[in-house]
Amino acid sequence: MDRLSEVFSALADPTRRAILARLAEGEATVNQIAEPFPISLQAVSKHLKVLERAGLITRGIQAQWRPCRLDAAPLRGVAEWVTEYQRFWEERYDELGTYLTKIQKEN
Amino acid sequence: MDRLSEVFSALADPTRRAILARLAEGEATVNQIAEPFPISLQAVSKHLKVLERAGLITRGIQAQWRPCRLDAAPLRGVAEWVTEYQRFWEERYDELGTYLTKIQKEN
DNA sequence: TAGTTAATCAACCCATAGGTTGAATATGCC
DNA sequence: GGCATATTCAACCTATGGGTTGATTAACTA
Repeated sequence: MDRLSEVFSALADPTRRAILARLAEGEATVNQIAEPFPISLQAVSKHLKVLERAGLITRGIQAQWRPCRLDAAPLRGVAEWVTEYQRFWEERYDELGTYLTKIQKEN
Repeated sequence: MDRLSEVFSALADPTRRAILARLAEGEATVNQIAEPFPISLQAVSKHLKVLERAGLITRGIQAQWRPCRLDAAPLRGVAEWVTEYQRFWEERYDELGTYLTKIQKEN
């Protein structure tokens, strides 16, 4: 699978996005990450593996802990991709703006 | 499934992203969209349904044709989400910048 | 009315995703 | 060495995704 697909796919799960949000506040171990979720530790471990494969997190080794860190680098690619379409959602506002200016002049 | 997940999920397929790129150049019918792809028309039809459910395209009715139009609105949500993490990939550059400035002063 | 074209529906196949439970592997602590 | 803790591995289950082929629906055309 290509990188962008892998990243989008990793982001398509709310649990994984929540994990990223958690890691945005700082490094955390698997148990710490898993704590707020109503799923098993193993399930969280799997999510972490998906995030790791997508390059969104990196993992260290400290004794029996595997501290996870956010790596936002792949999100740059997402930002670049989405920027290509920016004009399409702004256009709408431009059109609205044009329309409002037009009726303003007319009345 | 929440909207953001649905959108990310829809974007996680290269064929679907290619369809969006095609529609960025203008409206097209299902057959026109399907033409460049090495998969069946039905498969493309399914992809279009996924994109439609995610709100990324809208479809009209003109005789037996179903012209598809890009609707980039949901991508705003993606842009907003990813922007939250922007500082994390920029930080890295800041750190690099700081580092470069530092060694420059040192030598 | 019959035939062609556009698109969808339906049934099916296989691989993968997300979850489970239970066992295994390290590592630190007495 | 023996035990607790942190994490992963393995096997399994079920649902879904992306693809196929064949049949169906709807609209134009001769």
